[in-house]
Amino acid sequence: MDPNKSFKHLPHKTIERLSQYRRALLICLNNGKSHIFSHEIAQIQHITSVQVRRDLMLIGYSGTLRKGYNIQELIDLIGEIIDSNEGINVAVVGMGNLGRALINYFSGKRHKLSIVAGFDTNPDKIGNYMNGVECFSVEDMHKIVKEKDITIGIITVPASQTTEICDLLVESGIKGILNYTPKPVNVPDEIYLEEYDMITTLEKVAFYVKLPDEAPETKQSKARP
Amino acid sequence: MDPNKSFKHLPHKTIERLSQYRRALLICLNNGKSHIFSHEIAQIQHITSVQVRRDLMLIGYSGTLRKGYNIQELIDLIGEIIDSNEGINVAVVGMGNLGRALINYFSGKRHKLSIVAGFDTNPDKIGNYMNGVECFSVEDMHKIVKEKDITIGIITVPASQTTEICDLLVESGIKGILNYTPKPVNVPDEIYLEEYDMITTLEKVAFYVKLPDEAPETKQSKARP
DNA sequence: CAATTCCTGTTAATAGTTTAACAGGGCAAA
DNA sequence: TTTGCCCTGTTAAACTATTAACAGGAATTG
Ligand SMILES: NC(=O)c1ccc[n+]([C@@H]2O[C@H](COP(=O)([O-])OP(=O)(O)OC[C@H]3O[C@@H](n4cnc5c(N)ncnc54)[C@H](O)[C@@H]3O)[C@@H](O)[C@H]2O)c1
Ligand SMILES: NC(=O)c1ccc[n+]([C@@H]2O[C@H](COP(=O)([O-])OP(=O)(O)OC[C@H]3O[C@@H](n4cnc5c(N)ncnc54)[C@H](O)[C@@H]3O)[C@@H](O)[C@H]2O)c1
Repeated sequence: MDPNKSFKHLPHKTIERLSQYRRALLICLNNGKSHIFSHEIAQIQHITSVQVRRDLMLIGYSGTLRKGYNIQELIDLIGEIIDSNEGINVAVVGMGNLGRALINYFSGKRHKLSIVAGFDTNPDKIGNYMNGVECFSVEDMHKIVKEKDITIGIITVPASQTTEICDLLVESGIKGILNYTPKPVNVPDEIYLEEYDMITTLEKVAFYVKLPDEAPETKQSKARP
Repeated sequence: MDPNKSFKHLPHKTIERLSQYRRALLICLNNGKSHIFSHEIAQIQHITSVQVRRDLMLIGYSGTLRKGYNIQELIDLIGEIIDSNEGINVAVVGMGNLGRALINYFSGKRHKLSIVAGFDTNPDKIGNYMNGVECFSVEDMHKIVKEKDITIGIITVPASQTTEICDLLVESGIKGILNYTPKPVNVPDEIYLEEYDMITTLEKVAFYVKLPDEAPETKQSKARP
């Protein structure tokens, strides 16, 4: 990769799509495909082929005319852009249903991202392993975060505990937080924060479902020629 | 509400934020507040107060000068816009960790949206109740969807089963689908589809965490004056 | 009762993102 | 070889979303 090339200024949305492209490409690779056309990627992601080509243009990847893109090469390039060289260690705080679902989901995936610790306050959970991930006491967070070089924390505790846990993560020296509880949090500027609440998504689906004719084109319908 | 007023053309993002505003407003109401300023809402949501006022302008709600917005009124108005009159029934397919997390999360919430059924193939789960939600066999999906007037399906089965389950939901007459598995699906145009994959979000966080100085302003940092 | 402050509501400008349009090249069939 | 087709890569235009700028009104202060 051209070392002068910087990917700092890629659009937010492109970053998200690159991650999705890779996910789809890995599946295609497993199915024995070696090349793929922009319109094939587009169909999988419910977007237009123009958008795919534009994204790939932005990251400077060229395909072969009439043959498409080399899947392996593209996977590698996306990796160079969005993965960190050293790998990033992640912790899940709150080993309940959602926390376990996330750990389950992650285990066995390659990825430069690994969940390397869980935290909980429930004594019955502390010390247990879940898919190879040990559960520690939140009291040891400081120590474990340092020891295991954890840079991202995922919050899946009950909403009432969210603020406290978020502050604890920040104090422990975490760099990014992904908050899955419905309670919004505040973090210092230098910490990257994403919040996701399923109810928002579901209410959005409900809104468009109840507007029978006027529903906006979905990504999928727009993607059709 | 002015019956001539249509909310069909509200921006996508505004719809999402309205849902989030309501969530925050309900918490404030519980804390005994009766009025709230745009900048207070903004701070909770990590956006600017201008954006809040603009969204409220779009839905035609006016606050009181120097006093802010009446929380109860605003909650009610948002409800009129994004909730459906009759209430919407939702089913979760795949009663594993994630499915259970969702059902747990929903139970006890008011809302015009209710999860009224779960589906699974595991005989040990069929017939059980989870937070008051019965688990049915996927074989009965057609029947149950009709009986319970279910219009939205949430997919939380193993990725290998996603396509099959999605098709089954479509055949059963569902109107909207929320797919939480990492396998993208295809649905007919008239069905509203949202897909969410945690890994995309996490990889995005990782991308910005690893860019130490150049990280784009987060919503939160932008929101600061 | 001015002047000040603090808030809302709106329009105009900017920024971000997607889509349209098209140039160009290779392969295939005629 | 020529024609037609199907793909990529890029620039320009359109669209969507956010932010800046400001007009104006009520409470507050001197
Ligand atoms: N974003 C979403 O889509 C979504 C979906 C479902 C649930 N949720 C939210 O995720 C959270 C967890 O849901 P769940 O179903 O896994 O709940 P759960 O009760 O199964 O799990 C919560 C876990 O957190 C632990 N815990 C409690 N206090 C703690 C603390 N101070 N520090 C560390 N651990 C603590 C508990 O021991 C438990 O193991 C809830 O806030 C819920 O609202 C979000
Ligand atoms: N989007 C996210 O953020 C996210 C996070 C975690 C997990 N996931 C995904 O969600 C899915 C479920 O994860 P999980 O941890 O709950 O898994 P799980 O194995 O705990 O649960 C899967 C459930 O689906 C049932 N099932 C299997 N085949 C079925 C079928 N054909 N019809 C109906 N039910 C069937 C199983 O009996 C089981 O109860 C997986 O695809 C996983 O990758 C997504």
